[in-house]
This record gives sequence, structure tokens and C-alpha cells, in this order.
Amino acid sequence: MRLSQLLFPTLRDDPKEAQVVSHRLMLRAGMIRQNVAGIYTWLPMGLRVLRKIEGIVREEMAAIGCGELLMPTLQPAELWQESGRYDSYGKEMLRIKDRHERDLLYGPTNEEMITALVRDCKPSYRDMPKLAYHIQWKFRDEIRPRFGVMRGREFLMKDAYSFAADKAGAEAAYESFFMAYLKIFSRLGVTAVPVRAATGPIGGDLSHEFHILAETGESQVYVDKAYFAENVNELMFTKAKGYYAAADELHDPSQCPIPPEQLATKRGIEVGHIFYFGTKYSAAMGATVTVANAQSVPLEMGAYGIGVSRLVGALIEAHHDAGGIRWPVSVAPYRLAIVAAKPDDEDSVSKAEQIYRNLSQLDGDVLFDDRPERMGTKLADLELLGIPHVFVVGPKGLENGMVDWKERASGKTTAVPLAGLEHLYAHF
RNA sequence: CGGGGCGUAGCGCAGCCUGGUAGCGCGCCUGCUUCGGGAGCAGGAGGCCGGAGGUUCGAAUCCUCUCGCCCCGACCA
Repeated sequence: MRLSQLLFPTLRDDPKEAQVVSHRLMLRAGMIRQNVAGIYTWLPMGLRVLRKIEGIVREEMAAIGCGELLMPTLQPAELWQESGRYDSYGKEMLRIKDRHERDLLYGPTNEEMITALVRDCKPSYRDMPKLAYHIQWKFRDEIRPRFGVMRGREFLMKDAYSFAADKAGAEAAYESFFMAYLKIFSRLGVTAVPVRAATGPIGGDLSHEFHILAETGESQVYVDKAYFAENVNELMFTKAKGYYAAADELHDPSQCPIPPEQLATKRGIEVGHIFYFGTKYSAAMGATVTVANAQSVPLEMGAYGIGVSRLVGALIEAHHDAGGIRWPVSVAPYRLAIVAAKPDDEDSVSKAEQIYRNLSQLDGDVLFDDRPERMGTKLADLELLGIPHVFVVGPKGLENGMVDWKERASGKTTAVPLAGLEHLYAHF
């Protein structure tokens, strides 16, 4: 992509309304613009990151056999009256009437809708289990939206649902989502700690929140320090679940099974929440399966959320420095940017262009900063945006057939031969 | 919703107390000179001072109301 054609309005000064780093940086790096409190327009750079996170989530959902579907943002009130939540959800639910005076709502979540869907398929226990998810915009009319996209009113969420004929099936589903989540967050370049969370009326230990640890986290979490030494990719469910890790509301120092010196008290940003809620919705809404003896039993359900748009902010909270954002390569808006060092040196400009053309044939993750700016301005913007790798093409390097390769993470600059660029890019 | 704060140019701010019809930095436009880390000089564009009402000869400034935004608390991906 040629940067000159992209809507990429960077700001030099911090907008006053943004107090939290991620919010400031997203605004300054031209990723988002606020429309009303808690509701944002995603500009090209912001949307790229959002899409990359979605991509990783999709791959890991596919890996556990969870199929994607798409439910609408608007839902009929009747569905929520069936479950009883139309009254209990309160003012956070945005209620709307259409021209026929029909009561609709902008969905804050989709349990009712998917429960009705599965119920209406009249499943047999032989059909179970079923796993499904979608990535859809939600609306919750938060009392106080804040921290940019981390607590927006309109936000993008991946919500998955599992249906099983019995408790064992539901637990198996829970386990596979638990492990998928560890993998997703690891691929996003962060450690998200699974902490035990309040389960509500169901009880049991099958509810976990996943928290990215960051100073600006809204929640307090308590975690066994030994957890941090674990290699997430090799962790087993029973072992991961075995560590003491609790959300604030569940932590009671007098009951804590591990000694205080072993316990880390941290701030966390909740980016995922999974829970098994049994038959809460299926019973209320008549979503049953016929089991072996021809009896009908309500489905055992679980729900598994990931705050996709919140993650964009949360990842920045975890990865930034004085110069701006430092995206993990897996979610950077572009992996590589190419800059001509001297705009009036035709040789290096055309060489930069040529490099851009070559590399962008490999995939679409290359940005060509062809804006009519001086090098310092371009590099500062790219640094702010957090592009992990930059090739600076200029006459000094070209004399020796080299370009400068700058790494955002380390700040290092290395001269690399022109001939090796393709190979290098392939390894980013 | 309770408590605190702020609305003046795209962004950051001054002016308000002590009314006289708006200014600075950055950004933007034009020209020249520059240019391998946010250039210099010269010229220029851009603001119904959030909105409504009131006081006054006159309101960004004083008064009343209203809307919006931010921060702290309860809720949540």
C-alpha cells in the first residue's frame, strides 16, 4: 500500500481527551476517531490491526472445530423476554423501535439468539456437541465509556457458544476453548493470565477471565508467581487450571492456598471470559435434545468471549515506548515499511519503489511511505504507528548495494544487501 | 447516577478575574533555499469563542439554562 493515498492523519500533540496511553497513541497514530462517547470510526491503520486480530482468532477457532456464523446486530425483544433478560439487563441494553413499533434491541451479546437457533433445529443428542462463534459488533450502553476502545459502548467481540448433551461434553468444550485462548493470546504477543472468575448461580470452577497484565488495567488480579515461568504452548489444561489465580471478587487473603510471597498482585485488562453456564438459557428457552431413552433434556451450554476491539488497546498498553506503539509482528498494521531517504535523489526513490513492488507481490503487508515528507517526519510517523520493520533506501547505502533495515523493537539499524531483502522480509 | 474538570482554528493552548468584537505554537497553503531523524526565511488561508436566552451602547469575557467531552466510583469483552 502506498501511504500517500491512505487516510492516515497523525497528530503531533496528545489530544486532551485521551488520558490513557493506548487511547492517545491510537488517536495520534491515526487509527481511530471518536464520533460520540464510546463510539469510534476505525481508520485504515486501526482497522488493519483489528482484522489481523480477527484473523488469528479465526484460525484458532477453526483449529478446535468451532465454525463461524454471523448473527445480526439487531435482535427482537421477544427473544430476550423468553430468557427473562429483557427486563433484567437494564439500561445497558439499547432498545429501539422500528417503524411498525416493534421492539428491537442492539445486541449486547447473543446467547438468546443462538440458543433459539439451535433449539429450532430440533437436535438429537447424536448431533452434539456443537461449537459456533461469530465476530460481531455489540452495543452496551455503558454508564461511563472510557479508555478509548478499551471500554467503548460499541465494540467488536468474538463470542462463541458450545452446546452439549451432557455435562461431560460441556466440560470438554470448555477445556478446548481454554487452551485455544492461551494460544490466541500467545500469538498476539501477550501473556494473558487465566484467572478464576465469579460463576454466578451455576457455581463450580468453570469460569475464567483472561487478563493482560498492564498498569492501566481496570481489574486487580492475584496470580501464583510460578505461573509466569510456564511455557503457555506446552501447558495442559489441568495444570494451567491448577495454578492459583483469582479475580478481585474471588480473592480472599485469609483463604488463599499459597503463601503471600508466592503471590503476585497485578493490574489486568480483561480481554477474554469463558464460562460454563449449564442450562440457564436452554431450560428457559426450551432448547433441548432427545436422549437415548426418548426423554428431552436441556442442552448444556458454555459461552466464550474475546473483546477484539478492546484487544487493540490492550496490546498497545502492553507494547509501547516513548516513540509510540511497538506492535508484535503478528498484528502490526503492516509488517514492513519502505522509505526513500532523500526525496530528491531519483535513483534511490526509484529503487525504493522497485523494492516496494517486488515485496508487495509476496503479500500485502508492505507499506511504501511515498508521502512528500522529509525522512525524519516519515520515520517518526512509522515509529508512532509501530511498524516493526523499515527499510531505508538512500544513496549512501545504494553505493554499496545496501539498504538500512531498522527494527522497531530493538531500535537497531543494520545494513543489508539488496539481494537479500526478499529473503529477509519472508522471515519477518 | 454521585463527585471533580473542560468546551476559543485540524491538534495543543493563551485571552475571561478587571466587557470594546480574538491571539500564540504545531499542522495546512504559496514561493525560494534546504532535506539520510519531526528544516529555514518570506508571504498566506483558516474560528457564528459548544448552543440558547438574558444583562449591556457593546459579551469569548458577566448571569441563567442547555448540550457535549474528559477524569474518579458501581457494571462489563
